[in-house]
Amino acid sequence: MAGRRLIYGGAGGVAGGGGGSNMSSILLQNHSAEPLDSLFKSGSGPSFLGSRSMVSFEDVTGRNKLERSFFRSYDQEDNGDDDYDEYFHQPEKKRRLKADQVQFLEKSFEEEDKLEPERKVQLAKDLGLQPRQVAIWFQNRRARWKTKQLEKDYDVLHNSYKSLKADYDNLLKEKEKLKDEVLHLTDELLVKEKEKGSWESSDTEKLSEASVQEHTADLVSEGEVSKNSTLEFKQEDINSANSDLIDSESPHYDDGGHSSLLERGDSSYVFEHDQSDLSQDEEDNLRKCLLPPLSYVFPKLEDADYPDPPANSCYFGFPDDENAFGFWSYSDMIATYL
DNA sequence: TTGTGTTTTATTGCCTCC
DNA sequence: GGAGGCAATAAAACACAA
Repeated sequence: MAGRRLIYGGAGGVAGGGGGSNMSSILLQNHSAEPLDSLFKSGSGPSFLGSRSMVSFEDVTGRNKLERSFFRSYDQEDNGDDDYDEYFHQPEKKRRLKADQVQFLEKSFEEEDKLEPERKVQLAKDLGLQPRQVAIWFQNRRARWKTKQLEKDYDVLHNSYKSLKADYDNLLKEKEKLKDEVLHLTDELLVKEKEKGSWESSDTEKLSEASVQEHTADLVSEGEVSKNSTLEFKQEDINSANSDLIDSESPHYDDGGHSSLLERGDSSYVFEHDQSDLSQDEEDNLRKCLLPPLSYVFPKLEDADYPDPPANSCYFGFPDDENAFGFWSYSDMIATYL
């Protein structure tokens, strides 16, 4: 145990905790019978707040001159002589510093949170406190500052955590959304593959060359190739066969339906996806699936001396609210040809 | 008034530095 | 080894609701 503790503890009387039971007994042995009144009254008085907060005195043995820390809120001017006497005849108690003392210490702390010995003594003089009290106050003040700083750091970290967590949750949601989209598109691809089988088997048999020719001839004989009537049966068939291609979430073309979805691939969400995700083989298969062979739709055109239809005129499968399908392009072609 | 929670003052024990 | 800092802690002082 350092000597300073004993000396200062001796001044403390009954005050103090921190497992200081042994200390208390020592202190009482040294000082409990000290005639304090005369000692305090004889003080010359620190400059700050009166003379009684601490004085120097010798212990009962007269060997050591001790700085007496006195719990100091009982100022004579505040309480009068009666209270003063009463105060010194009652067990000593821990006293809080005055507000102005604390204010002074706070200012000093703001300037520098560490205490040089000279500064400590000077502050003690100015405040009418014992240097040790000033040291303790600074020590406790540093502890409080540290605690507050930890709280601030915690808040900063906590806010940062919350922000990151929110970002993370959003990313998770987005991930799930994209995942669903991938599943949806995968399903679509599977359906398309199924439809490919349909085209090559039963569906193709439904429409004979004769029926196509007959229907076409009828249309021509009527002198009108109506976009709304031509090959209506075929549209229905194809629509039913490719209904799954019509994705309500996919943007529709607005170019009159004369563009091939497959050939364009520039504005369709679905096909942007397909183009980036599909291999060339897969894309070829998809073309086969979606595009009915020309010989099937218009068998006579296949070998005709008619310029190849523009690529964007052959698609039938993608809906357009205004103008329907690429088939109408064929109708126009037929009309021209005939 | 009293019980309870918080703040402040002070002590103790350990550690580092010189 | 003494001085001083710090963490942990005690206990008084204080605030406040019931």
